[in-house]
Amino acid sequence: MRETALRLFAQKGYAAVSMRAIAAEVGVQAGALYSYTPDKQSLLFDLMESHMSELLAAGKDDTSLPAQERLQAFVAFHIAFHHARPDAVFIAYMELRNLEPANFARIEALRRSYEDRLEEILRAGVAEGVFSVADTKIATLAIIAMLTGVNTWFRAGGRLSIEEVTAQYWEMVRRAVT
Amino acid sequence: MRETALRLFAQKGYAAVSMRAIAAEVGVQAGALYSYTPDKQSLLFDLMESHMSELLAAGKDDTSLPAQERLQAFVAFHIAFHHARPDAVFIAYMELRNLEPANFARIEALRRSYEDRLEEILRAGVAEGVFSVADTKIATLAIIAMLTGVNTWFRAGGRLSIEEVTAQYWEMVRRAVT
DNA sequence: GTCTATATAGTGATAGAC
DNA sequence: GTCTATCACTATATAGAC
Repeated sequence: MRETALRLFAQKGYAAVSMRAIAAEVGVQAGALYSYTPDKQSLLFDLMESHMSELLAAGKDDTSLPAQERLQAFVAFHIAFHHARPDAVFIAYMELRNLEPANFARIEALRRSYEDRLEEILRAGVAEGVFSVADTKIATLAIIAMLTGVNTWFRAGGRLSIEEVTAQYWEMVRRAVT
Repeated sequence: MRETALRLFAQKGYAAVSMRAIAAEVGVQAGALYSYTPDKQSLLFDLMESHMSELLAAGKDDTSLPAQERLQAFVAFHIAFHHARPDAVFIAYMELRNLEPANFARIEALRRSYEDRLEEILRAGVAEGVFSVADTKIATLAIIAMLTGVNTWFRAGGRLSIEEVTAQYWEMVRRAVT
């Protein structure tokens, strides 16, 4: 049910997908879904919360390394992680407005926590004297927007491999903060 | 009706906004809206098409200037134009999947046309020898994603003015392609 | 654990009165 | 040009049979 809901929400949007549509894809009647989720809103929240928790759990940062290496690792991780779960990424960005206020606040807190990791790397680089960044918060948001944007156009089997794309984004990020 | 629909679609999403809800905000009954739009889908498409056409009409590019000046003008224009119409920008990016295939193709063509303008500037800069870009298409998409991202967090009256933000984004873009 | 059936409410769109 | 009334459908969620 969660896999199907993830796919359908990403394709058509939360509001445009009925519980009946999810049930039909799963191969059960709509009523059966309510044995696995109390309601549709909880289903959306669980999908988003799982995604953000995985993101925070998977992104490891070795603070003993030089900031430039930490930043390179962040860029590679961000692109790879998001590339592997396009549907979850799409939902996490597009369906925020369909969360009830309390659920929205929890997802936002997780997202801010992820942003803080990148900002900490940038601050470390500025302290080391290797990065030159006027405002680390702005640079953080700019870099994340740029990297997440890969998901909107990259398709496997195209002109470039994900590794080549990652190398080019890293080069742009490196220059932008150096 | 168009102003109200734009605001409500941006706030709640196309699928979550009923014609009755739009009518109530306008101050008429739902049936009256159908004197101004044949259906809800056309209303969405018209809003998106108007936005993209305005974007293409407003963004002027003086090809006689050096590429770096053209790029700086593009960055400033993109941020200013998008900053002035957050709802239309949001809809243009988020509601693409709610367009019927024929309408989707028309909006996509307009968007590609806008991207081509930036790529042309980057190619000119590479030809001049002032830009160093491994792949102009990737750099185009990366820059646009970064710039459009300003709309997701910038709020007037915050720590920084839109001019300061523009200056910092221009510095990051300039470094990334130089 | 899944089914059918249903309560209750809302949907886009149209017809025809005024 | 806007109204009321309505059609035909769909929505979420629940109750109770099996």
